[in-house]
Amino acid sequence: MNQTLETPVRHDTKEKILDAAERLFAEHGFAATPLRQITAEAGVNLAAVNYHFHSKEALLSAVVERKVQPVNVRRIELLDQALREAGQSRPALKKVIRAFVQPIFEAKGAGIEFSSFSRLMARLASEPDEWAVAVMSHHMKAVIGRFIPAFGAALGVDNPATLAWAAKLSLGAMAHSLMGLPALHRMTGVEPGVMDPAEHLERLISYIAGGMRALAERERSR
Amino acid sequence: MNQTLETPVRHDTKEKILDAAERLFAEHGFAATPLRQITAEAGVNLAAVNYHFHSKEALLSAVVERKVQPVNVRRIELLDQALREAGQSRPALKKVIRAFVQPIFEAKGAGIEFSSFSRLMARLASEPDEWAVAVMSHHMKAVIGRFIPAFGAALGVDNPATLAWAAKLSLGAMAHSLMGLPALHRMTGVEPGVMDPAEHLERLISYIAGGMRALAERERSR
DNA sequence: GAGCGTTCCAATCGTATGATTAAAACTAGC
DNA sequence: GCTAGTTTTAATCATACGATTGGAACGCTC
Repeated sequence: MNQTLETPVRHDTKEKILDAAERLFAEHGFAATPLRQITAEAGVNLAAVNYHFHSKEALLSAVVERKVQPVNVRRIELLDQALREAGQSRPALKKVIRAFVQPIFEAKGAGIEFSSFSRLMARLASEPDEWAVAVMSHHMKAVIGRFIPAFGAALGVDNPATLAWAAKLSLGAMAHSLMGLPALHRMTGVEPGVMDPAEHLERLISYIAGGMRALAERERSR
Repeated sequence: MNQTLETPVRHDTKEKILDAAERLFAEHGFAATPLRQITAEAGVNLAAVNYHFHSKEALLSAVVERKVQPVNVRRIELLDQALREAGQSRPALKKVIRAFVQPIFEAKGAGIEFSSFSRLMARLASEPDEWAVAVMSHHMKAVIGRFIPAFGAALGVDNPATLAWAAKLSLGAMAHSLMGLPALHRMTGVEPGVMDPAEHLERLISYIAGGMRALAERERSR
């Protein structure tokens, strides 16, 4: 009687693990999250993690892989569009930045508090340890490789070191932006007010564009 | 014969623990660093940690406290100087930013690779979890409280939310800047070349100033 | 040099961790 | 409805963790 019901009760164990892991890794970090907490939140057995994924680290990579792919596809889509619109002239800097940033905000679940996925990516981007760098570079290398030259074209800068720094500082601003304000509330006492995600996005783009232009300016006047 | 020798062999156990903890927390993070690794690197007994400090968390706080105080004193010093120079007019934005950032670069041990302390602070600033926010806000609240209004004056902005966001994004840029490039190398393949700390500092200040000015500009034209 | 507070150490406590196992439960295919 | 393959389960493994203990070593005062 409940065999071919409409509810997709199929193999949701894997998905439930991924969902719980995504949320908890984002909230508390990879090392600080025990597998038992993940399986408890997912309502599955502990051994399911090592059955479906091979290890805790592989689970992390699977969590990232599941959601980063569509975001990166959209990034390249918007980047190509910006480059196409520019034709032979310089691409618009803000459009290139937007191509990189906006798809994260479009990700499902980005409400008044940002999606766990965003915060997990921000966390990974802030992690200098080897395993995290490996995961990040594996999933982001191709996209970064497309964006760095685009930033160079938009800024009129070709010094690779300057572009790398511009990208690094911007990733930092983005990461902290995605991490949300609670940390800052505690330090400043400033209430964030209603956090409109669209406004959040525009502010971030403006900031990054301003910072990058200042770096390019500095590069030129030396 | 070795009683009142000139070498300060006194209670260096505490210092050795703090040094090792600082380096390892910065390198691998708080949760991922076992006390046993710290005591092994420090060459002291495991129990010494819980004797001199009460817990692992208290050790972290002590690590931060030891080095953040002189940096913050210097920050206020430079900030007051910038405000004094400005008199009744607007303080110079870059001088305010420099007052916040430069003392970190002056910290002992900031060579071609940045000091462990910088990287630990960067890590803590990127950590949204409650214990880290508590540690950060405890040690930074007073300083942040002085700098936010200064930024407002330098930018001609008085909206607290805008200022909080400007500070947050700038902290992100700074954090990633201090974390060093290795992560970016892996993704871009770009060699950083010789990393002159002075140049590093100037680049960071330029970027933050550009980003903040763009945010202020956006605030004004609405 | 006896007494006393401080610092250090080896050993151990109780618990939590990631991983593994063997058996049970489920899902097709015929 | 039996079988073969896939998925889930409870129980357990070996190890690592932070913390604690009782006593040894040290430094100081009288």
